[in-house]
Amino acid sequence: MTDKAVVTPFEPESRTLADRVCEKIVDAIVKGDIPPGYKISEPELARTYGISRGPLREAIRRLEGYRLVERKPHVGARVVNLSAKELIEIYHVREALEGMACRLAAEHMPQDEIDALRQLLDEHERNVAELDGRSYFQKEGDLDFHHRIVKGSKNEKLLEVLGGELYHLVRMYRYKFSVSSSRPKRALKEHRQIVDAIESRDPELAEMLMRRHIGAARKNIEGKLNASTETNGDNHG
Amino acid sequence: MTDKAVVTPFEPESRTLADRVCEKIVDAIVKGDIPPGYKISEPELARTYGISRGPLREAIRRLEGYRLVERKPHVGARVVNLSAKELIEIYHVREALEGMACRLAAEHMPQDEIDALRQLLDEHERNVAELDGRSYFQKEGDLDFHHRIVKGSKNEKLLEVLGGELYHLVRMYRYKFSVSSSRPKRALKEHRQIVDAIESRDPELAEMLMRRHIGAARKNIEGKLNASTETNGDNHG
DNA sequence: TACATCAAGATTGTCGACAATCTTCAATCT
DNA sequence: AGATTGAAGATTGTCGACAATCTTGATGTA
Repeated sequence: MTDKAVVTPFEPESRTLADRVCEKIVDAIVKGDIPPGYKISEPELARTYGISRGPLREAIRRLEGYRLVERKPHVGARVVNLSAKELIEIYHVREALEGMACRLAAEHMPQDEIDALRQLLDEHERNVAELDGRSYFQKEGDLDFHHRIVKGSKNEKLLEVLGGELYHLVRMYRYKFSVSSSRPKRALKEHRQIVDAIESRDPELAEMLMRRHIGAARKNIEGKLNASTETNGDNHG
Repeated sequence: MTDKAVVTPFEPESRTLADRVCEKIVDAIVKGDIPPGYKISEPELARTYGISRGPLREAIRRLEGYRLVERKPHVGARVVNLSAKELIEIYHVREALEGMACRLAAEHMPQDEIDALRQLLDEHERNVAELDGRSYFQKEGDLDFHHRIVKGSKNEKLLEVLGGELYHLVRMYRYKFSVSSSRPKRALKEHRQIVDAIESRDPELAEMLMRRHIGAARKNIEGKLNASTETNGDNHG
């Protein structure tokens, strides 16, 4: 080994231009910086990020794969409009997929990963106690918990589908509707039950608990949506 | 309405170049015309299909979204290698997703679609009786049956995930391993039970039957794979 | 006044060329 | 002889320009 690795510690241009710009645009869309329904203009974005239209089109193509934009031939791409109906649909998909992930995790998740998962939940408990509910950190922590279980299933396809096509949409909805689990103590208890089932190597119980957990979150959202008038989400810039 | 629609009945260039070429390449990969592990050369394919590298790169990007090729920066794209492990993983994903689709279909599928589904099964029964098992038509018919149930769930996200990311891979495996359901009579009976559950508006039974159906297919494949030596699928051009 | 037609402008689709990177193979050194 | 370094070739990444299509606004007519 030469000292070449020391020369470039920050790897400033390791990935391709399209990769980095795509990541930036994903963040901009997820955080609402580029509002839903916004017409993506290729020359405009190219100027904004200081690149040519070639890599930009590559990035936009990837955004379409993430379902963050919809493209029509000869017309262009628009940022997706988040509807309540679609949010419910995503929760149904998550219930099915993460339920299966939890079943497989009960069969294949290594013990050390289970231990790490318990540590994560201890951390969450401290955050819940300190911030008494409306913690911002809890949101990312919740995604982390679910993500670790999917990884623990040792099923690459499951990870691809949940991580590639649904992950960014879920994040986008969280920023948009500010759905911060709304019942952190209850959620934390359910998380502990799930880990218990996984450690007991009880696949059926593990799947059932995860499906109940996500199903309860869905019903909670459905209730909120029915309570408020219509909350379609068209009120944007 | 003018007679413009009559002038272009075949819509020869309605879609973009990248769209049509992408479809051709998908077919070539799925049917094994471009073998697994093959290095995708952009200039070569551009010459083959008589287009420039621009639209071709767009098409390749879409192939990556379908998980039919894997790309590395500055190296290029290769057609995916189908492994037995990945096939089992896909069946787990299908069990979860199509199980949920079947549950939702029992809740939302219109009666006329259920009737059409029964007609499809009648057609399958005639084919099974005539060809006594190894029918080529049965393969496409099976996919059609599953596809209709997913559509009947009235869940767009479910349709996107199953249709976009998994559909082509499933087709590719069918061509590769020639897995023609291997027990058509048994499968047909299970299909009828599933439709019965949907028409009875029994979501839990419908989901359970679909999961058993796909799970049985998976176990059948696992058995075959264990029986044969290793069948990894690296023996290609 | 309302609708259809048409032209101007802008945007996307496509193309060819140049630059950066990776791979391969041969020559040299230990 | 084996391993390492270097250069040549090819391939991918990036860019700017041209052509086809869509959108928008003005104009003319019923």
